[in-house]
Amino acid sequence: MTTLIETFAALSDPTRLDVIERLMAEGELPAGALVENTQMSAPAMSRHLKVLRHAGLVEQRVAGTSRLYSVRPEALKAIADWTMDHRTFWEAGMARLDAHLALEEGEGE
Amino acid sequence: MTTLIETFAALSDPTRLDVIERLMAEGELPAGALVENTQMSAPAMSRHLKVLRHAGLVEQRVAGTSRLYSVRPEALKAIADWTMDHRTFWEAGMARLDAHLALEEGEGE
DNA sequence: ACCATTATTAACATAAGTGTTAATTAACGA
DNA sequence: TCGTTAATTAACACTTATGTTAATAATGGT
Repeated sequence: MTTLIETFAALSDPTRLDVIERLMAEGELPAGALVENTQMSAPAMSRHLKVLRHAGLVEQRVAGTSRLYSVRPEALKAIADWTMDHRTFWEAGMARLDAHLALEEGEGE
Repeated sequence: MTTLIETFAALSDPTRLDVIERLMAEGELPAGALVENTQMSAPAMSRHLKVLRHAGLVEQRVAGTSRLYSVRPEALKAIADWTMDHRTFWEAGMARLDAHLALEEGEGE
């Protein structure tokens, strides 16, 4: 099992977050397609993909000379689960904030 | 506004993720209390708290010589919002996985 | 004023992350 | 088998992150 920390670390880089969002939007893509939209060399992207793979965020499928990458839904769900585990905390907090802001608004603050 | 990338980066360290979870569970705590449970020096923790603060994950309240830290619910909600923005993606993916696993089970795979 | 307490900033050492170019590996078609 | 295409690994440079101890700042009690 990959930890939540690894997952967050994997997503803490702009290139990698882009890759994830692109793969979610467009589906499975070869490494080459992921390099094209960036200013980055292929080796650099290759290593970012390795980080994502080790963190369990993407999986690789070999097809001829191409490596096709896709997002593993479990990884996304793990983050969703974590936020939901703490939902009562932040929902309560947001409600308090909303109430506070509404009060300030009413007072002409 | 702090970006999602900063948020993920802030949570990608074990010490910092612990701090966040502890603050959510126990509520506002002084820096000193957060150091006690760790093997870490106070200055190191102080800097972790600074990272969390700059990422908008916690806020600091001054009370005498103490600095009381608490989690900002907005930050947590930002992550929840992001996962929910992509919910259709990973829910569909999980459903596909479940179906696949059920099939394998039925086939005695 | 002085001292103790709480916490941060400064200065430094070391480890980890990220990019580059060059070299290597693997699949495919002529 | 030879050359082309797709991608990764190797070797290197440089920046960023993280920990330590020592020094500084600020509050509160006597």
